[in-house]
Amino acid sequence: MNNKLYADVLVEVPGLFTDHTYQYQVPLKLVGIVQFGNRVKVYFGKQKVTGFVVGFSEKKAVEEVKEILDLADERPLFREDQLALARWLADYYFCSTVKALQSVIAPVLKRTVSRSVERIYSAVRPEQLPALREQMPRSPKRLAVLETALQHPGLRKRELATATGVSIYLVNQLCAGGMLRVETDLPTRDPYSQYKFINQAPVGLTGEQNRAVQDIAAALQQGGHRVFMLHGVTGSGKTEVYLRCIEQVLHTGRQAITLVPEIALTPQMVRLYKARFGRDVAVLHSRMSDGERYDEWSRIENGRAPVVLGVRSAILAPVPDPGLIIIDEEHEPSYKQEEAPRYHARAVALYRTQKCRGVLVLGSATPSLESYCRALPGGEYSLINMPNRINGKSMPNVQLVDMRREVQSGNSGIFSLILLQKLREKLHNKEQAIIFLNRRGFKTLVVCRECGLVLKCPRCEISLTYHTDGRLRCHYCNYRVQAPKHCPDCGSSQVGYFGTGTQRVELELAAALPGVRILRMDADTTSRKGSHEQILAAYSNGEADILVGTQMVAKGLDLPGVTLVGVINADSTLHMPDFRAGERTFQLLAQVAGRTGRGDKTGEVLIQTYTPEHYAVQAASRHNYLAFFQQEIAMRKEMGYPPFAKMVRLILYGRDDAVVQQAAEKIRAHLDRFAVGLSGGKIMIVGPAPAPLSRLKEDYRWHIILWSADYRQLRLVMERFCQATGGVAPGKELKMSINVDPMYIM
DNA sequence: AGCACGCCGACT
DNA sequence: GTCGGCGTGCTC
Repeated sequence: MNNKLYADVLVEVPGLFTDHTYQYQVPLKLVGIVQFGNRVKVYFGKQKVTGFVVGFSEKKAVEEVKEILDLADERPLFREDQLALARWLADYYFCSTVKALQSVIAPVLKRTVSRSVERIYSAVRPEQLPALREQMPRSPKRLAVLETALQHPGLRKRELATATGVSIYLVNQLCAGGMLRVETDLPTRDPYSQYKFINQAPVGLTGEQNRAVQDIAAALQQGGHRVFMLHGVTGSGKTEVYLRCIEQVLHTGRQAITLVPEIALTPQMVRLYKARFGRDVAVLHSRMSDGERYDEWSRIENGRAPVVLGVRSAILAPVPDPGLIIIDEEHEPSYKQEEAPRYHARAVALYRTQKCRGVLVLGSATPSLESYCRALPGGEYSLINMPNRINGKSMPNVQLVDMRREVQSGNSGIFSLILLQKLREKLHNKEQAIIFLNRRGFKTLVVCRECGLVLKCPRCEISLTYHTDGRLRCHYCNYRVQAPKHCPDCGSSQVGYFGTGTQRVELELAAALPGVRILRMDADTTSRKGSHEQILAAYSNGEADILVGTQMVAKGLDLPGVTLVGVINADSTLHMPDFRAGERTFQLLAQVAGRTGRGDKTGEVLIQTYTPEHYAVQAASRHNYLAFFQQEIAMRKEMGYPPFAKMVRLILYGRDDAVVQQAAEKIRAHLDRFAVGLSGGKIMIVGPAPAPLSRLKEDYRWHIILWSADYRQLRLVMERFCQATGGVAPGKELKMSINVDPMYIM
């Protein structure tokens, strides 16, 4: 008998950029046992590695074939459709199929072998608390821990400690003293077991909500692929629309995935879904343990959890037949993964709903230009507008403060006179305020403080940045020019370099407003796990008057006590060296404005800027998305930027600046050669230029950007390039990353 | 990633 | 003559 069986195996070798499968003979003992999707142990050269079985054949394609040594896991780890998804990811985002597959089944690969989990319960009954309080009046922290344990039974030690705001040491002590009971949990973990399923009486829908639900439900009934752009202002009740649509899709026997940005996946959000769908909900977020994530993953896989609520990576979940995918806040850049495979959840959602004839709903108050463009009349998406807030509340009043006038009238500080005055007013009325600034801006931005002029590259329309050699540089095309001493427009010598930090704001605020209580929230103060929540809790308890923070204070917060939001400098995002700077500024300002006026009193917003006439700032101040969209889209069209083009960004990085630059120049030459002789749309290639973050950690970074209205041609260039280089940059000490549809050019 | 093969300089 | 430098190229 010569009918031997061979398996096609994708080997897991880091650094091996190949979609090639290797044939291994299936040993007799494994015939009928090894299946598609199994992970197996094999020799690859002299090293023992694992690989994924992705096919079988009865003929061998090469002379020398080794045997599979053994199974790595008993059961198959993925289905055909998951491999197809991985292949699509690898193909579209230029990464290896193995890498993509590893991402697609990450929770399975990181699964812990039924590791038992310790859960903490109070050994004290609630009615014993008052007596204890008298017994140990000097231990308020201990009592607080007990209270938390009573309110939230079954937390982990660490969770209990952070939820109470004490150290884990204290929790351990209480366990040792017998006040807390430790239970070793069974392998089935339900991180949200404390949430009860409340079959809520459905709330009434507004007319707008009703229409949205009906449109989407009709599409779900029809069962074809459709995409809806749900453009609804903050507070227009999009979530209720999502919930109703999910109910609809469940009736058709299919499943639903809801994606929310990391910051929006709060316990409240989970509670909302749990209340409606109970155990049918699987939650996936990044702070779960590997074991918890795996448990949810299995419930999705075997169909027990038809409703998935999660962050970006949940789009890869093994939902058998997603009839509905919802992406809330679809414009959020966090939907783009910044490590390989560098996928955008929206693009994956599009692929998945196309493939299984499902409905995709993109919700946002400030849609991305890419999506809104397609939702215009005649586009592939259907637009649903929800322009009104459900409670009839009006949008807050936004006032622009022209900082050029402040400079002219002799105030060269961070705060305008009006902002200080308003802050004093709020303090006097015992109301709260948020001061927002964007530190992600570059110190190196050059602005004329008299007329507000920001120097831009004549070729790319991108802000020039200041370098220590005294020159200004374009980080797209490497255009260079001597930094002017006087403003080329108005001749003023008041040319400034920007970069104000939260710390400085905090200090100056304390100096300007004696006695004020300030909380600061930025990357420095929230590095510890749970500190983010702690700061917010303290602030909403009224422990501070002013919250000073970066990006993170802008998104998703619901603080009814806040009646004033001050934006220190809108220009720091507006003039970032990135073609999406205007879009992000508009989104950010719109978000920030949505943070106020959530309580009974109407809120107000003060935006300080040197360029109040800029359309992004103007439109944001009037809550006018359409006005912004029209101006921005005109600029994109003129420059040939996305959404009128597809973009690919290559980053070359390594320890030696000169080596990296040289390699980048070579690659550019390669690309030029691959681009010539193509019939079809023009391909733009710029760079190499130092990446805006030109030195990240130890590495020097150079980048090359390619874009074209004709994506087929662009792909062709990239395919040739990857084929020639194997996707790996030539030479050692040099690394390269490929980013398709990059969100940032930084 | 590893590990071979391979083609040039300085050593017992 | 050989040891070993690390530049290309392959691994079923």
